[in-house]
Amino acid sequence: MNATPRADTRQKLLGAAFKVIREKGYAAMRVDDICAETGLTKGGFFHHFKGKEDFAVAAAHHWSDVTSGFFATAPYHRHADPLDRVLGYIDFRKEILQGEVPEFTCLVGTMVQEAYGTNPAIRAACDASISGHAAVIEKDISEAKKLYAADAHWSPASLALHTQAVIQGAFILAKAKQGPEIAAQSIDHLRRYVELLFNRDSPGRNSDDHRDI
Amino acid sequence: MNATPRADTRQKLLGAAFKVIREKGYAAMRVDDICAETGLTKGGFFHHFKGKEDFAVAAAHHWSDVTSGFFATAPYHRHADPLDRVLGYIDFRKEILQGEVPEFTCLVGTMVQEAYGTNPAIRAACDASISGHAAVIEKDISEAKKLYAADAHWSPASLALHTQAVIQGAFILAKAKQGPEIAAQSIDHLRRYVELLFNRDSPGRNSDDHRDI
DNA sequence: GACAACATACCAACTGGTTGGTATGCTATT
DNA sequence: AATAGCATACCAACCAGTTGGTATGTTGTC
Repeated sequence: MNATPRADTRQKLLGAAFKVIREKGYAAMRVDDICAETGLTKGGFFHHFKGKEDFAVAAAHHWSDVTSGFFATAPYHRHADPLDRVLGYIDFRKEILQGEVPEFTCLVGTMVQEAYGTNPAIRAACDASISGHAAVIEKDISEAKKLYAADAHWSPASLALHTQAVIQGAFILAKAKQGPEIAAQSIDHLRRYVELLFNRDSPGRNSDDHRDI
Repeated sequence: MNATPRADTRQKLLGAAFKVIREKGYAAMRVDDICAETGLTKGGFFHHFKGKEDFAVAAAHHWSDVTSGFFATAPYHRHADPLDRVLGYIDFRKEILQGEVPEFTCLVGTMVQEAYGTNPAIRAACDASISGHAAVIEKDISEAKKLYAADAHWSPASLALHTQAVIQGAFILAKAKQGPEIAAQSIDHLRRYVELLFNRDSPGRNSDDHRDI
């Protein structure tokens, strides 16, 4: 057949990990599931990865790469004001709650729930993914705080992680209730919290984008 | 041995489910794990439950029973003011973040992440547990809103579920970071949000209980 | 530019430990 | 003696990982 067809086979495998793990979780994922998704065989899978755990760690790293690229090019970065970027990020997180539950939920948030006590390497990779993303948000929060709430008694780091907690928790509710609506409402509450923290007036009930919840 | 020693064997089995599933998740839980925890054998386990999935559903129901009893007797109910009860609930959720991660995290929040797409009965039981608990909180929120924020553009139901989203998300962060500290910070943000929603002054930086985060 | 030497990518078939579940028997209580 | 509450022994399916092999590149050498 083809040798070195570009090594995008590895990407295909990791893409299958995104799908299967977001649907079923790490423990319920079977290597055969990944093979079936990609059209490979077991031999091919184990040529690319040492084992299931190694595969999951690679998937978490790939998730970090893909998501950081995705958010880096998101439109909310165009705002000159850092608070507008923070609120734009939150709005963006709400906008991308589209499609079926496995399509918008978080790979590493799902995995770390199962693996934190049994697979240290997976836990570390998931932590790095979540914390790395939070660190990016933290920059805008930090700038906004200097401008608008310099004396407030909360740290940009803790607020950045709090945004991730709300989003991860919203995903759990979405899974329990089988749809994104409840998650969107929680993100609305998160937005209102940030508005209140910075004394920014909310769009109010007559705005296009913000219905009562 | 002993026949009909009280049928508390069933309780012991469900207690073992709490421990094992909070440590490893539902899919990674083995029936043998439950047997080892309880000192029973497979025969004993399958005498009480039809199968692993039936067991998990029973565990979710038992979780609802145990936690609703636990929160029903919590001290924050003594407050006459409903907003004090809401804030007392949040403080209580923070106080019980003690010990190792599997000791304070949520059984049904963990399970629903894995089972929502593959085990409808488990998902429904987890949803019932989360939503049932939120409904209890919602009562105090609703009373507080009538008193202090009758015209505000958010519903008690959505705020009650939001509190659960924050708590569930805080658990994910706690798992990723291997300790309750980060979860406590997120609950602090939740408290500050509720204070801001109701225009209640926060205790501020000189209070005993609330450090900067 | 031809060719040996080697590496990469993958497949088909197999293995052995694991795991949910069952069939059956024993024992104490009612 | 009937039944609840277990234990013992066992099975069939499952599943991560292995083995041996083939086809296709790549690289260095003359």
